[in-house]
Amino acid sequence: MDGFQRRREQKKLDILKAALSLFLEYGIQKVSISEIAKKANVSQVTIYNYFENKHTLINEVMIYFIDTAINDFQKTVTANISFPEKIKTILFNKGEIANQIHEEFYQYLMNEYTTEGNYIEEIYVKKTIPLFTDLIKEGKEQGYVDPNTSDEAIMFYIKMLKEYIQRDDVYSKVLPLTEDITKIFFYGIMGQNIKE
Amino acid sequence: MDGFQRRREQKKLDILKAALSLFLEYGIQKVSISEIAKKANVSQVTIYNYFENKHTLINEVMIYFIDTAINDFQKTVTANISFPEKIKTILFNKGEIANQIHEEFYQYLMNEYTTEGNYIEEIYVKKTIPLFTDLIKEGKEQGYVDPNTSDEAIMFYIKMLKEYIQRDDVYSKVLPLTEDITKIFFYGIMGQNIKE
Amino acid sequence: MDGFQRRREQKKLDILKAALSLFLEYGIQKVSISEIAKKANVSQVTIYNYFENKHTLINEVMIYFIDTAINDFQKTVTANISFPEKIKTILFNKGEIANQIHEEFYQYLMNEYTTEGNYIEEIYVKKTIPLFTDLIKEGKEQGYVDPNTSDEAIMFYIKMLKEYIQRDDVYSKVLPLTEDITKIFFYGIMGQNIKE
Amino acid sequence: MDGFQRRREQKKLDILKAALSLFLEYGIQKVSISEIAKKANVSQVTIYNYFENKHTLINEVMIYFIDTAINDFQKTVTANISFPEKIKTILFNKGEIANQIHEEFYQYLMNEYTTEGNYIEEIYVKKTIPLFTDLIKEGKEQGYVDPNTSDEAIMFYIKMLKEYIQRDDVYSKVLPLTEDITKIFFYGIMGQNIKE
DNA sequence: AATGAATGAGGGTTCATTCAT
DNA sequence: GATGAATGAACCCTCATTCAT
Repeated sequence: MDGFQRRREQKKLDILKAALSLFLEYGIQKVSISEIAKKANVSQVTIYNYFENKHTLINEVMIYFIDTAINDFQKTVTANISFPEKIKTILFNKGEIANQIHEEFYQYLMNEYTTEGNYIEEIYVKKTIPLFTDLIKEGKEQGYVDPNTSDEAIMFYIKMLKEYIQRDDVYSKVLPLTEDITKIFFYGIMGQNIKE
Repeated sequence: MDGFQRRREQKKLDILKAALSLFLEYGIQKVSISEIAKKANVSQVTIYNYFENKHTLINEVMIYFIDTAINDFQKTVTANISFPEKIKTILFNKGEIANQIHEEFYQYLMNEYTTEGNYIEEIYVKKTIPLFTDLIKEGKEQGYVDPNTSDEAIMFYIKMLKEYIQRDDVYSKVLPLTEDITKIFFYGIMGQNIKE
Repeated sequence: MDGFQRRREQKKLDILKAALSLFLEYGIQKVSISEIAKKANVSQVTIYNYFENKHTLINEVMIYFIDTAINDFQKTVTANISFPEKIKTILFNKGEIANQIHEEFYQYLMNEYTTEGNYIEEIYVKKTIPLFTDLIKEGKEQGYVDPNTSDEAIMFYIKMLKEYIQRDDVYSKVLPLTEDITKIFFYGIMGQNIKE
Repeated sequence: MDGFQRRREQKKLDILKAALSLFLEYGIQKVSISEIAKKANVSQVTIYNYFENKHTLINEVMIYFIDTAINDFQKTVTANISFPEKIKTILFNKGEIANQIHEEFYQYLMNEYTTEGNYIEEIYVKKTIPLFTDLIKEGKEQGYVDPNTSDEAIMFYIKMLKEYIQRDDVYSKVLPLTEDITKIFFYGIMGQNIKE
């Protein structure tokens, strides 16, 4: 890639980052092209030189976001720490980007892209499912996960907890409950006392 | 309340219902005053006669929605069914209004709610916390809930599951997992097998 | 029609007239909604309250124009004057509206509306063809038109001459040639000399 | 002209051709500099290196077009065919370039032409008037044209017919009427019957 | 009290043109 | 001389809100 190309890519990245940060904070509909332009220090038209229209821009922001988020996730899954520590990290550690997701952004991501046959669906299935599968396999092997429970249900649980906990309006309220929530995740609301 | 008053209240209710139904389906930003007016069979100005501006209208819609949702919840909590059945109902039965909440609506609700010191938080705390407390107490008394786990954590768990499951993009995918998810909720990911 | 309706119709007419006059002078594409609004002394949005979008506005302007132009034409055809005088009037007298048609306007009219099955095509066929037929019949009966020549060809000739002569860039140049052109129309380029 | 000059001229011609073909198809206002650049395989800025601005470009395209069209016309006028055949060819044969002129292009051409004192009018007067004069002279000498009718009127008639017939929306409808129209052109609407 | 009419502000988008390399 | 990148101005259109009746 020559200098021209590199500078072009850099500017495109600037716009993507500006857009993402605004989307995450205010949602998508509330953010105007003009605001993104201002934040990225370019003119509105420059944005249109890089992205066909707002929809395309949103799309590429999504992809950029997903890629980064998956990277975060992968690091945790392959880290050299115990299974419960991985779970805690996934649930309670905010990734660099994944923190402060504006709900509308999240919703857009999900709604627009559960439509099958697009890059986001594709990359998500291709990359996260295997990571989850590995993680759960590890959990089952080490006796942390009931082998009779389907992987799907476990995945659903982890994803739900992760997303919910990391919501802006939830995170702070949940931190004091970290231990209890982890306990419920592993032992259920009945707890271990019923064993004896 | 005289006839005038009653008719006035009825019209206000019409507007609220129209607005709510549109908000739930399309989100808040996408719904214009003009559309609400059309659906409620009144002029736009009439809406302004009853509500100061769009923000006020949204707020009152929220309150109306919360009231209705809490009623649904109360019915379930005080119903004459077993504790696990109550939990399943809460988690998987869509309430009459609470089904198909457009995410943006939900997010708006939460944002308003988290801003402390407003009616929505007030009413929520006043009315749902006691219901949750009763429910959890019942669960603990009947041995379904570990007495060592804090009520807050249990509440968090129930709310999270309820909200997440009833999301439009989640509900259908989760239905086949009903049993597994309920199992995890009660016994955790470790399951009962570890007891023996 | 009550007062409200009447005022509404009047304002709509104001907008139509403003738009028409601008379209005729500058063409359609060059005229912005904002300019029409200024000329009609209303805000841009008011125009949108009366017409769905620019396309619809153009459409209604066309219809308004056609209606008026056909009225002009009908008056001439049914007037109490001789056949040659009718022809001269049609060819050289500018109707109140039909003068100074900007070519782009005319082209739009024709291109957009030779698409069959719309109001303009419909009204045109329904109203002008009979008028033309009457006119030509009169000409044939009075010996001014060769009965062996098809009505279509005569119609084509009259329309062509009328449209061409009344073009802005042509009219003034053609006026001094009125007699010659009329002569050619009746006797052809060979003239009467061939008779002897 | 050295190699540099020649290549420069070639590139300029490429741009002119690209612009002309787009103008003829879509009209002038609808065609953007960017589209012309794409079609001519040059950058937008290159166009500005050759032509001051869009207006200048349009003007030079006009001149290029006029030149070509006049060449076509000259070929017909000096061809070795009879006078009536020349007339028919002029009226009904579409020249290579002159066919399918987008009306807006034509109108622009005329507007520019009528604005006195510009190259387009100059070239037109200088080159076509003599050709027309020759043609009409030939017609008069051979008895096809009434010598008492002014050349101006004849010219007007021919130009009108040519332009009108070759309009996109007219041409196909007129073809079946070729004989009748030619007849009217030569003998007028009264036809030959008046001779007897 | 209720409404039809009207609007200022702003949004996405396009285009002719200029800047910088 | 040629180009990719950048932009100010303008356009069509929508919306929450106010005016006038």
